Amino acid sequence: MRVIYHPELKNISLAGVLYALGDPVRLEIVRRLAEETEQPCAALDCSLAKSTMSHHFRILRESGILYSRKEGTQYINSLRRADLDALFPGLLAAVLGSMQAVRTQ
Amino acid sequence: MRVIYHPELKNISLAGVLYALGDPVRLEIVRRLAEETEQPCAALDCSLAKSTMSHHFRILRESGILYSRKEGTQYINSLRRADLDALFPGLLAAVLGSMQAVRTQ
DNA sequence: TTTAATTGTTCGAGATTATCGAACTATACA
DNA sequence: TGTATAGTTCGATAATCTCGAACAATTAAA
Repeated sequence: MRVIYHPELKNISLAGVLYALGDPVRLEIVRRLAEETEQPCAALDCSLAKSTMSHHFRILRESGILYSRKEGTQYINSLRRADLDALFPGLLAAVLGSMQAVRTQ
Repeated sequence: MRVIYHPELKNISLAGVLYALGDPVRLEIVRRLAEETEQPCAALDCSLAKSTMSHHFRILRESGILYSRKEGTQYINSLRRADLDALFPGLLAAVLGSMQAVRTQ
């Protein structure tokens, strides 16, 4: 992908965000990005094919959940927390909190 | 479907719930069920084929979001609010709140 | 009891989406 | 140069969405 597409706020939909979060791999990526704010794709590997991970990052990026900027050979990813909180107050917190709860069961 | 499957709490996953919510039609069904607690499928029609609506209800039911009980010729649906709130505190409220916000823009 | 109407499910097919390996692009480094 | 690194894109196969048509279960009417 030559030009990296990031949606503007007005083009971020609730259904799109929920859809993007509705996958265990992508949910795990979001969880890790919530812990450490900036990470390259490689650091978020989930023992899947590189092309599959690339697909998941694309879904997350194009739904408006994360921002990617190129730095050298890698893409640095970060959550669009402020944007998400502005559009969907409490959503990200509830999702992250629920993951935490499930993990510590 | 002869036997209607409803998952137990321990079999309700966050990813499954988010996936089920990640569709405009299903989100609309949830929104309406949040307004009026008990409704048959027909009352929640979204100008899609009956078989498609049936599919969406199945996804919502099997992910743990709603409960369906048969009454006469119809199925009465209701949100599993208490179960969802217990598992994922604040999630449903955030989703419903965000929908409200988007609708009143 | 048979017939018809209502409500929703299930089935089969075509269209969109997920996963993979292989090939490619872009940058950095020796 | 050449090589390594980090991701993307491509092509194929497998899974999921949408639809119309047929089916099942209940209710109401004849």
